[in-house]
Amino acid sequence: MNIGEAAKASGISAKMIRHYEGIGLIEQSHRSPAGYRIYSKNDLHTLSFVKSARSLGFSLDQIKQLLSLWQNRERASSDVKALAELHIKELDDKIAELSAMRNLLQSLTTECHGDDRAECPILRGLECAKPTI
Amino acid sequence: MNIGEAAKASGISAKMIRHYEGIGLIEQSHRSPAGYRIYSKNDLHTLSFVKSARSLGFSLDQIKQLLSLWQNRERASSDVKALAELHIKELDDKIAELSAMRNLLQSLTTECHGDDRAECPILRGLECAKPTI
DNA sequence: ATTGACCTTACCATTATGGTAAGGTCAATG
DNA sequence: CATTGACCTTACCATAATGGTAAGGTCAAT
Repeated sequence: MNIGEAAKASGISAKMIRHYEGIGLIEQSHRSPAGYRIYSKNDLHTLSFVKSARSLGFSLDQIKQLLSLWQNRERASSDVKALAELHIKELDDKIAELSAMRNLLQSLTTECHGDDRAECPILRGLECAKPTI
Repeated sequence: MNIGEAAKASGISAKMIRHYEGIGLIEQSHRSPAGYRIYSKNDLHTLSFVKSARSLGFSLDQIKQLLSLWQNRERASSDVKALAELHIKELDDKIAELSAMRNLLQSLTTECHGDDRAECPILRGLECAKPTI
């Protein structure tokens, strides 16, 4: 299976598959005599795993750890769970940060008439806004 | 006022103030005979505006537009409001995306025993996860 | 005059992804 | 067999916002 087919099947772009190989996230793929990358079903399985983990917002660094646990039959599920819980906390923190921004901006925006006059509570708010965190 | 003092007063690092000047977000500052950047109260006011807007998550590109509206006495508040509403939508979209990740990951994590056994619903979930969007 | 704290510019790094260019390969078609 | 179009290869550059470092100049105080 060529990189193009692997890309289509896994949902990861060919560009990124090469990159993941380059940074050592995934193993170097086998090559055809002409130097084309070749992917087995097993390789595809790994790519799909990476794709799923990316979809859940794990960083490539975290995915490296997840892959290592995934491929280690001696793993303890507690190690996986710890990684997941850490990431949940990251997501929660980010959500909280964005929500605070959203709420503050929303309240300024609600006050703004949004007509052709220059007076604007949003701009006034930006002149002396408190930090969101 | 030196860049260091302006940084402390505005909450933007000296590094970033120079960068903002370099990319044309803020005007070139005046210089002392020795070449040191000098900031007036007015400059500081602008820096604080930028800081506030960054705290609300506006991109530098959006801040450029906000600054231009802020400094334009002929502006219509509707233009400001439109920018703000666009950004609120961006924030909402991002929050929704992260929340979907969080919820899916949380449900996998809840199922995981988190003990010393290898069996792990999180890893199983990653093998065949549906995209979060 | 020296020293320490500050300033200057110029470069490199980060994270994850995409784009482009120059060139090689392969399969199908004329 | 030759051409063509779709694919592959590597190598470079770009993004957004921020931080780090290094080599050197300045300033104020001792």
